[in-house]
Amino acid sequence: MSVLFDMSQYDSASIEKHWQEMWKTEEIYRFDPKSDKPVFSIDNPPRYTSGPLHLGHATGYSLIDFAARYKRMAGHNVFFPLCFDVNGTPIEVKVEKKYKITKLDLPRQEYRKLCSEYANGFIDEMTHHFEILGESMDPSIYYQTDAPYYRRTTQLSFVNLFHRGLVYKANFPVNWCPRCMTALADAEVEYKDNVNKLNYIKFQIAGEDDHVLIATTRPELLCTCKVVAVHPDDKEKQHLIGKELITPLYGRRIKVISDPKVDPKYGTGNVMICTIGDKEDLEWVMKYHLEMEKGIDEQGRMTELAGKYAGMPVAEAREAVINDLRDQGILVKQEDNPQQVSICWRCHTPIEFLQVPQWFLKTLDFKKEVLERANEINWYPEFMKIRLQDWVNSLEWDWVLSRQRIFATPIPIWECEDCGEAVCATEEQCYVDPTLDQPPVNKCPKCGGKLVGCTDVFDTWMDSSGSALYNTFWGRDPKLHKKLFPMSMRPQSHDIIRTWAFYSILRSEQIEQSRPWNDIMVHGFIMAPDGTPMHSSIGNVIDPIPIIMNYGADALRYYAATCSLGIDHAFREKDVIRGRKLCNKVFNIGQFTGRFFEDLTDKPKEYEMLRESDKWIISKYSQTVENVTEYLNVYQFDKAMRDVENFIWHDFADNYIEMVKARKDLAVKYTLYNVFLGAIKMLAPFMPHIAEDVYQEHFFKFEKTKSIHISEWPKPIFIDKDAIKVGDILVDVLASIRNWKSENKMPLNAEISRIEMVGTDAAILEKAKDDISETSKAKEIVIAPKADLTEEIVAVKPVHSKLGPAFKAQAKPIVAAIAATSPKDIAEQLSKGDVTLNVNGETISLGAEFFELEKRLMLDGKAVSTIQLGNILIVIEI
RNA sequence: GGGCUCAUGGUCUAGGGGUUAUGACGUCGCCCUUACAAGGCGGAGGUCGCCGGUUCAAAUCCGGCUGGGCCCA
Repeated sequence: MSVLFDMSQYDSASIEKHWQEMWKTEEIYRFDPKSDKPVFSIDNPPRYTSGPLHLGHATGYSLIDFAARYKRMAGHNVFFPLCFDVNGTPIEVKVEKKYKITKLDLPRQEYRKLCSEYANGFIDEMTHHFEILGESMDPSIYYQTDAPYYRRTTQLSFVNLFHRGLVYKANFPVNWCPRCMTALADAEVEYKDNVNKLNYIKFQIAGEDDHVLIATTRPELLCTCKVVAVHPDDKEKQHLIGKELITPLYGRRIKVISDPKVDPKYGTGNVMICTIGDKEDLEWVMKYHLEMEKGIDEQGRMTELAGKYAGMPVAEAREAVINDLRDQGILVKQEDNPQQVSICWRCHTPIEFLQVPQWFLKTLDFKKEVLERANEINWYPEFMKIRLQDWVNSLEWDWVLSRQRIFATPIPIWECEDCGEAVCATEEQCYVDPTLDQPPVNKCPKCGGKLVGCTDVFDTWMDSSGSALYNTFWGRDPKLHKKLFPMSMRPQSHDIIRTWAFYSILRSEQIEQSRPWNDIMVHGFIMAPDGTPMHSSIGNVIDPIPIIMNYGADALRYYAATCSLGIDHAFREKDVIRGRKLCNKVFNIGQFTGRFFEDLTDKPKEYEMLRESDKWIISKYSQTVENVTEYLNVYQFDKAMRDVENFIWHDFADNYIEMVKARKDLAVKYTLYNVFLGAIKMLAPFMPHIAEDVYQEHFFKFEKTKSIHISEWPKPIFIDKDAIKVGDILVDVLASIRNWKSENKMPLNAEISRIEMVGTDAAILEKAKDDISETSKAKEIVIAPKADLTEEIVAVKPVHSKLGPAFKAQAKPIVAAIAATSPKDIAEQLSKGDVTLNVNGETISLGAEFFELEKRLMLDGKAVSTIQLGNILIVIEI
């Protein structure tokens, strides 16, 4: 098969590129801040600049683009920014790996520059990827999160929160590498299997001559032991709850509490909670408001709290503690304990959980407000709101805003060396870098001490969660902000509900006492074809670029459209293939219908002499427009796409076009023009390239609008219920004649001398006689409401949906009784009245409504073939 | 471990109390028909994950189990 050059084939590669260039030069997607049209604004996820596009991005951004393109056509002034997220740890890690450095190796500014250069190096390519995907993002409202103009918004909102007393400083643990002397993000922590010792230690019960056994892997943390917990259902330990224990070596009195998080099977079922050893400790510390004590310092040595062990490195201290416990007879036994140790990704040193001063934003005080705002937002799908609610309700501590990192927005604060007083930047100063710039006052306003710039930066969610503020010109243009805020819609994936969605709602509440957006649309993940997650370490990552090259962006977007919101989807190449086929189909429908418009000088005017078949397809089309519009309004792209595809491929191409091939009249031109134009408009948000191509080729000369993507969204023309009824039967009649020809090994265009349609329902086909004769090539069409027919009942079926409600529990035996009676018998009874049945010794009388009769109409004495179609008998005379 | 969620022909999916369970891909058969063989027509292929419950009636509602996915600062 030659595919080198074929006019009947849609060539995605060259055609897509052509229209992408046109869209760009004509600025089709431009947001107009001065327009009076209703705004539809999208809080687009800024693409993270750490590497190439992957399939999940391609799908996610396609879903957003469907909404953007639909709303643009539906008359909105669409705000859909091209944007990038250039911040944070992953970039720092990549830069450190690339240059084989650590952030301590060079000055902050140089380190920042390397990160910035690295991340910005991807932006051109990423922008290009968006273009070849057919994304309709607007570069005139471009932003990237590392730019001073963006960071200014983050800092401005912080200044606001600071002055309102919502920001405070307190100790909080971080992952700390004692060798690199640096805080680590969770992403920088690696794990390694290890076997250490679980030590069983006696704790004296206060005031009793008894003890309890506690199993711990970290005996050196005894100095910060705050409480011991048991499981509330652990019967043997009930008597301990509320009592006090004495810690060995340190002689401190601590309480025994009960907590359902305790695993009663691990060790002794008694857990020693220290401040702090690991993440589990942290949860308990926060839940029970335990005072945090620092047992280990930045160098990984024990602090003064450890008494005689102070100054020892952790491992050494552990040995010493164990030896002392053993000498005193407090250590009962030791056993091997396999566990995972957290280690530094860079030097593989075991990390410590270390308390350092951090900046907090008050969050717990806003739980109620956040939940109320969440209720004001429309969630698609609805159940995603539950995840947010569960998260908010489970919050135990405020948001830790600060990070001990470099490549992020600086916290605009200076602190007094002597008294610790914090001086916040003024609004006018922002954007400001306190490690470079001067504070707003020369010395500490409290004690006159020296002010030093804060070296901490913000958690990147502090930047990200301000996107709705930034996008709506908050702090820059109050008039525009009023017009644009809250935004129309936030699109995102389900993994970041508790981060991006939550923090965004929190920020809008705190700054604007408002929800950030009206709608939130949450999509799932794209999995490998086998349904497992894609990971570069497994090697099952699929690169979308070759898929676009092979099948076209529209084909990939078609796949994206099949991915319903909210749930994860395995990648299905066959859906991409189906998408490519649909492109080809639409292209060829264009080739065909275009012939009907060749001699037109203007678009076909409304025409009254429509045939039933024309009214049928127009009605079907109008129904499709209604349904698709409704689906798109609630972001149900999969359902909308399915309806568009079914309409174009089956109703329009397979059925209507097959019917009109012989016609040249004005009615068919009017119908083809309007229905097909509307159909490709409905296709345009999903498959923008093929839709544009067909539009430009066949409609532009009449429509004049320079792109289909800024043309008007179609409206229903009319829905004629009678025409639908006739048309549906007509389609069935034609299909059965087609099948009959096929079964009889006749070519489809073989002529038939006479077709007679007999039966009570046949009369409505009177209006469709021409369509039947033209399509089936029959010379004569006869419609006979009554003919010399005999009617035979071949089967009787009970109508369950009527029997059930009427007879309840009796329905089952009745159905059995019907099955046991011959169809002929039932038919005979029905012809006289009700049917009487014996059901378990009881006589039951049933009306005709409880039966569905399958009849066969017979025409005697004719050498013809017959097709039974419902109540219509089609008699074919060759 | 907790919350949310998913499980439907070989593969992937739609449907969310009541006709014969939707469609795609694959597969088998037939067909060059005034666009499209990357097309059309037809067939085969399913105990709707498992076990209970509610109901006259469950793929659909409820509970449990098994197995996936995301999140748990």
